[in-house]
Amino acid sequence: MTHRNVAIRAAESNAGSDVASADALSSESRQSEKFEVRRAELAAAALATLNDFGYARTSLREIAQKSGFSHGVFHYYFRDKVELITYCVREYKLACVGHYAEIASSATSAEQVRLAFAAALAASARDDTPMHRLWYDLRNQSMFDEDFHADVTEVDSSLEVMIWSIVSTYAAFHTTEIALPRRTVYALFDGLFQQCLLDIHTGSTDALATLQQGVWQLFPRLLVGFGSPDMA
Amino acid sequence: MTHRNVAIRAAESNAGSDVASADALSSESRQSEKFEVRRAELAAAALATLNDFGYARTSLREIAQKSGFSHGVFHYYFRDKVELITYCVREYKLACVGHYAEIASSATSAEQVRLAFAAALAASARDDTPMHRLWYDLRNQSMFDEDFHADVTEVDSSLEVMIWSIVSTYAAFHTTEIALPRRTVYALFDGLFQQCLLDIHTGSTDALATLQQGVWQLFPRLLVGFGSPDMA
DNA sequence: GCCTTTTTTGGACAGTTGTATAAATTCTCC
DNA sequence: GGAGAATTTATACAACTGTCCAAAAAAGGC
Repeated sequence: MTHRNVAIRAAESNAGSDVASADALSSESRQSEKFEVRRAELAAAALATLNDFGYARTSLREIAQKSGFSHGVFHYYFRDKVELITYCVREYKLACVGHYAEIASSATSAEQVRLAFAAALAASARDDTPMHRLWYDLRNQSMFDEDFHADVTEVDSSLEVMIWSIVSTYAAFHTTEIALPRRTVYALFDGLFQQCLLDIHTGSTDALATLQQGVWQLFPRLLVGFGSPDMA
Repeated sequence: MTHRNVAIRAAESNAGSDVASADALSSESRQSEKFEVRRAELAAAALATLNDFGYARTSLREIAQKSGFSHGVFHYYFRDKVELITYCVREYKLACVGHYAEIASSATSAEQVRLAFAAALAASARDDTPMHRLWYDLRNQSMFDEDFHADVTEVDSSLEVMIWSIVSTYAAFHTTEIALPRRTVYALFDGLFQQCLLDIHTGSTDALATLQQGVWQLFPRLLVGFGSPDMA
């Protein structure tokens, strides 16, 4: 199998993975499943190095050295560096969105939603600091590098939808509606979260508490029905 | 003059620039003033390339080639790449903070403050898109690279103070107070602004309008006295 | 067991990076 | 205008980059 075929195969294994699990495993599908597993392993290794060094300072050789693989194997499973990093971005999405999905579904009151979400954001900022830092790095990179743009935008949209779902749940318990556009709501929470990350890296001791309180305070201000003289 | 002296001289000319302008120009101060002017020229050239390519893809040679200087001259005026980029970050601050300072001072009503600021932010996002993009790039880089941290934090604080000043003016016209911490208020505006930049780069046609409206809607929600059942 | 295919390896390549430095140029001041 | 200092240039260097590729190794099927 030549190098040209690798990229094709990668595309196939993406599209055919559902079929493979539903069917009695044919030789081909088992093969491509194994291929996909290996891809995920390599991507996880890459993610570890990206977490440490960020996009600008991460090279394939560094990834390889840190993970124990040879640097050549990455070009067998990924067409180039861009495809590898793109794959990592998608991993981020799955890890992140799935993490918050349950909050909206298991809520019993407005107060519980905003408390739980504020706590969850703070916990994630604390536990997954390097991953989130990398996300903002790659998202920014997408403004300079057209190659990342599509995937970054897709992940960003997922996060936007996730946040909107949570705030919607909160608004429903108050039997009112959200006063701001979906994208704006996301921008506000994202601003709070990103600043928390920055503060963590400056050594601030109350960065998490500030995030948690900020999120908590933000919730009611997103709803309609809190009349101010100059609100439109 | 050897290389070792360059860094020392650069430090001197920073500290001594005030003295130079106040005094009858001595030979030394005029010399260092000229030195400082050249530094600024080179930094401006570097900024132009950074604007285009971002931190990860900008090399000294590229800067040199684009600006017509030889790449060696940058090491005569700057100790290394870090010092050059750090200098550029400071330039950003001066350009940015000075741009919004007048809004707070020339305001005559609450409504005018928030209208003017919303318009000013949108205008800046439109006119200085590459510069702001670079700012977020470098700010993120500071989470990976300790070298940038101090300068980035300083600029970030200036922006925070600037925003607080404007919102304070708005609150004063309403004879009330701001309900959120200073850093949180900054985070919210920053989130709106950064997302506008992202949307501009995805080709969104209403990114500026969304920013302007978002900022406009945010203002009243930052104040106390808009009673909601679960506001603390 | 052996033959084919898949997978992995590590070296080679051309290009780029930041930095150092010596030579050449320009400027300054007497 | 010429001695000395300041500035600029171009080259050199070692390290690193992404990519390619031929050969070695491992796995799979019969």
